[in-house]
Amino acid sequence: MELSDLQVFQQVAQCGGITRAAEKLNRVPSNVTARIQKLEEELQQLLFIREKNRLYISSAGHQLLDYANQILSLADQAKHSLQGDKPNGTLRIGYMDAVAATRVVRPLKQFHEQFPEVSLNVRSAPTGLLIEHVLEGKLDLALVADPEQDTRLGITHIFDEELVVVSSRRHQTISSPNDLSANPTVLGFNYKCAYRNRLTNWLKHGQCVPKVIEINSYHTMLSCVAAGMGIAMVPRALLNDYPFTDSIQCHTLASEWAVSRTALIWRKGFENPSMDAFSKQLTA
Amino acid sequence: MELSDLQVFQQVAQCGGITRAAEKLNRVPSNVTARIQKLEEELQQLLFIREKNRLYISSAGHQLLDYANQILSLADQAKHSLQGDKPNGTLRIGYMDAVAATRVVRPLKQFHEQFPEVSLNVRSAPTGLLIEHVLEGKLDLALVADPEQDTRLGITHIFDEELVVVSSRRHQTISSPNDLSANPTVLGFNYKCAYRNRLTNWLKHGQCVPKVIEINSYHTMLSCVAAGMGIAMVPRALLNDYPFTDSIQCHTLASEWAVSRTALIWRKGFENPSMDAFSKQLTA
DNA sequence: AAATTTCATTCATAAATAATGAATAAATAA
DNA sequence: TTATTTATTCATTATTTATGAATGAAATTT
Repeated sequence: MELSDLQVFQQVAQCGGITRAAEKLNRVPSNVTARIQKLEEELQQLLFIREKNRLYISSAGHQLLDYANQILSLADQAKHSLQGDKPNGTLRIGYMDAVAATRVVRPLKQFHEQFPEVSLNVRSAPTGLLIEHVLEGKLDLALVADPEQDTRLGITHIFDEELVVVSSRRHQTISSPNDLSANPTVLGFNYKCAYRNRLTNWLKHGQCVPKVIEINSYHTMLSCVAAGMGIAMVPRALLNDYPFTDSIQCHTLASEWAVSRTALIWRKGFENPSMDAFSKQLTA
Repeated sequence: MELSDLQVFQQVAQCGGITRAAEKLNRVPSNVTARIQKLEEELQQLLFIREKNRLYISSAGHQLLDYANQILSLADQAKHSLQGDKPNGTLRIGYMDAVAATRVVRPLKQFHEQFPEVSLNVRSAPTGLLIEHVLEGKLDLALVADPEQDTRLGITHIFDEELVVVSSRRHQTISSPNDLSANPTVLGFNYKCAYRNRLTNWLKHGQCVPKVIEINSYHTMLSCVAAGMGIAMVPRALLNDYPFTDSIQCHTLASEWAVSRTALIWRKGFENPSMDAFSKQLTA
């Protein structure tokens, strides 16, 4: 049983005859006869009553017709939803925690208002993981920090993010790694986080060997910084949303270290209308 | 796009690879590759991301997989419901008005209790029309009066029905057509009704030429008989259910005219489990 | 580091399936 | 009666699909 068999059967049932169905299908009648007989053979059921060179749909035929209509309609939907140029289906988006609250909410809300028929599937993860997921097709789009050039990825720059080093109030001003001990304690997300790596690179560049404590929540991380547990690197924009700023000191970095470029990435060659629309939303 | 294509695709998506899918499907890997490529070509969408000799399902692939699952499940249902030996689907039953109230209700109710998953589609019509509908596949089963042998029909006798002639109270006793005028007025269903034809045949056999008034409702017909408008032929069993018996006279016929055989008919070669079950119900 | 295994793909060929057109037979319409 | 319509059969052609050997690239084992 194939879709084309069901299509032929549907047409015969609808037209009430082989000849008319054949005409509609641009086939020769003998071919239509053969396909009906093939179906009847396979299902072990007569789909039509043959009476005086006429066909009347049988009970079994009726039953099959119900299914055939549903199946063919679904197959049609599948084709249209895959080939159409209107956003549809599910859009899976990932982003760093760092931009979750500050940068993602608005475009997400606007996109959903404009395309309510698209189901959104959003999650946050560190940059490195997001890139892997995009490459493996587990995510359609991701907002990540400073992605490297990759022939497999499409990349568009969305905004610049100023990063600052934060410490407790009691800490001296930090303008270079020299202002820290040789083995400073660093609070950061896991090793696939771009900001954490930027911070450790900055320290290594200044001959420091950091000890890293992995904390996968900015809320917790800033509490720990406030308590003097160590330093961290976070977007300046993020600090507005957190209530610890009184007990936290913010240190501006030299410009070559301060600016992180946040980009939208996707797997090249796998674009679809939903992705295009969201991308447009972000860049507008 | 064919069902077998979707089946192959589904298996590849599920197994996460060409080789394993091919094994499950008892096909050779190159064939599986070819079918996936055919689908991708037809839909103009890459269904998998090829990365280091591995396949990862793409966004489009996910979308198609959703549809494929639905479509294949429906196709499976179709096959099972057509080939299974348990009553299912829709059962279309017709019967004469004459037996509607008296003989059909109980088995119908019992059948529905025993097989609630079968949707019943019942209607009443005169015997002649019922036979036509069964022959044309518009009805699965029908209860009709005295069907003629027909190689296309399956026929089982269900019960005998005693027919009586009814007239108004004031009419003289009727034991043969001679007790009536030469042109008696007859009240009957339409010309495809077996009982009406039996009455007119009985009259013609006795040299009467009846004038027929067509009334397609026993209720109305008996009211008219009570009012002295003419005579009619009805099952004796039917009279118990009508409130006019006081003003109606009942005339017993000679045995060769009195007994009508009610039979269940169906189109030969188009039996199915629902029909078998209902037939069993009736004969039990 | 080398050898082996795993995996998807390509390609030429074989096998299976489907489509065609002419012929037939039965029923209906002119 | 004679056309016409209809479904079907059958032989032939065309198309599609399946196979197996070969390739190349990556992962795993030795």
